[in-house]
Amino acid sequence: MKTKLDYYRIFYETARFASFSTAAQHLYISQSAISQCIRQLETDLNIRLFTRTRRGVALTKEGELLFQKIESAMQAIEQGEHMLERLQHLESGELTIAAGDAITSHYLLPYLEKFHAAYPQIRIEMANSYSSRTLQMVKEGKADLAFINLPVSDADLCIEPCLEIHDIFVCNADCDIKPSYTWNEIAKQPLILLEKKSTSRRFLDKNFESQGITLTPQIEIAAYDLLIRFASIQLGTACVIEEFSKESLQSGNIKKMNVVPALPPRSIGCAYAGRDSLSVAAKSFLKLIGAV
Amino acid sequence: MKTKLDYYRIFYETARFASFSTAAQHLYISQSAISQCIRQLETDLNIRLFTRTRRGVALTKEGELLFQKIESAMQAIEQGEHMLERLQHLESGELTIAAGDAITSHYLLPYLEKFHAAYPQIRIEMANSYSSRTLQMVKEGKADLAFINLPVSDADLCIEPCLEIHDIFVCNADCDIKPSYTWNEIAKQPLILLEKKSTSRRFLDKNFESQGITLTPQIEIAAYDLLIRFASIQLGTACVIEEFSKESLQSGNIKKMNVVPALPPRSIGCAYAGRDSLSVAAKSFLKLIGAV
DNA sequence: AACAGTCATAAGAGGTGCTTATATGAAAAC
DNA sequence: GTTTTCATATAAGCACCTCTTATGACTGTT
Repeated sequence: MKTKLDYYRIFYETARFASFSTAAQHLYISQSAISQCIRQLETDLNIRLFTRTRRGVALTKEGELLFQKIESAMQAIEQGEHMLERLQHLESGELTIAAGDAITSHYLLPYLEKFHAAYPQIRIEMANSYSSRTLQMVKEGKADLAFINLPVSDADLCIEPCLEIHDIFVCNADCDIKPSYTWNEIAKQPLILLEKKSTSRRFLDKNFESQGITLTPQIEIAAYDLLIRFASIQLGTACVIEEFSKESLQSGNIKKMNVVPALPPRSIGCAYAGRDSLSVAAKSFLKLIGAV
Repeated sequence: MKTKLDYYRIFYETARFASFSTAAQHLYISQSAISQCIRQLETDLNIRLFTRTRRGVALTKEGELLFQKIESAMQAIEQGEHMLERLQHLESGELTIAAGDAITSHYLLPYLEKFHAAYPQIRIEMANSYSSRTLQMVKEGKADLAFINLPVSDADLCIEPCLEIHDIFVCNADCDIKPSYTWNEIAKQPLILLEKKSTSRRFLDKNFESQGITLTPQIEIAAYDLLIRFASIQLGTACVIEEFSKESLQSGNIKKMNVVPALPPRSIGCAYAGRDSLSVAAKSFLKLIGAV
């Protein structure tokens, strides 16, 4: 750049009004300032931009050509500023959330609905994947937020718990159940569990291992939603998340088995690259779900 | 604009280098300046643009979006400045010249050739028209320069003579001619003259009228070049411009008749909207023809 | 542990881009 | 022909703002 960019703004307005004094009024500066600015600009660019006429000024041929360029530059800047404003007011933008099926459908869904209702202009993109992949997406900037089962730790990410969840065992509503079960008794049930690689399963295994108990499920499945379905058709005892199963528990399809001691609670958490790098939309979504 | 435009330039470079300190080096300012600038920019726009990381900075989502706009703005400005430079060095641009046939072919042609040889990148556009129209074109900015027969006066235009010309009478080389002719004798010749509306004809008529002589040509034509052609095939005596007829006079097709007193000399002139509004190319052309 | 990077912050100086005031010039009004 | 009015140009000075320098805080590296 050969000159101060602000000069171009003045040049732009002056050219549009074809008058130093009129431009001065619109820019809320003195006519003298314009005169000095244009002179400086002409000196810097080493070319005459305006011809001073009796009734104002007019662009020279070269000024005209420059104006075209400056005009598009100014318009681009104005577009940019305008866009920022819309982003700020959540009148535009997009939000990419990465999460697994279970969390999406049982936890996020109502929030997504609410968020979309509040800010319909924000395009929401859901990336369905397993937790390590969702975290990866956040790191790579491919997702704004990832919701995962805790505990997870990653030095590069901010991770905050946002919902405490409880793992419980359930079986078909018609099953005879004892008033309470020890962990050993549970282990002997025909278990329906998630795959070993899932965070929930690892959490479960770890707890039982700590008591010297190895879980050998009868059925292993990948999709969380199938746990309850399987349990409800009497295929066995499923380990599910209480908070995600309220409907089925209430409707009487399945019932909770009282395990003593209960498994320790864990949490669902939200991961993001850093408080500062959160987009306005993402921040706003976090606020909605109460994770600050 | 919500902020100083110069901030955007710094923002632009900083974003490109993804580092305050690196950008500082390239901009030849201190790292501190960048830091302050970006802070101010973020304050002005009320949005976080960079996330500060361990090894430099990275654009936020919003920053990224803004960057796209700013980038095109900066590129537009750079294009503009670059274009001006090319215009200045006559490496681009265009030059529109308005003039009549005769002046174009007998006077301008060699200059056009020279100019084009010197600045081949300049697109030359010739607008062929009668003098009042050429002047109009200059006033409307449709032409940079107009070349016309003087005298012409126009308050809105700068008009400078650039070549003195002499009206002479010629006839076929085989004609018997007297050593000299009075104006009355000339008037009795079978004259071949331009149309009445032409400047040259008006000049001629006015001179003869001042002596009480009315010219009644045998042949009236619109195209200057035909004057000599007609005279050379013995159709009569033509009034031509000596400077434009050198070839034919030398080649012996026609010969000059000695008129006493000779018609007063007049000039070809160049008209333009104003010294200050001349494009670089136009200025340069004027310099070439020696009209300064 | 010391170092070599990063960005942030504080304080101060210098420059520059305003302001006001005045000059200049040309067209319009009288 | 004056005078008025409306343009831009110029001069001088001041206030602010944007740099610089210096330092701090923090991280990852050697």
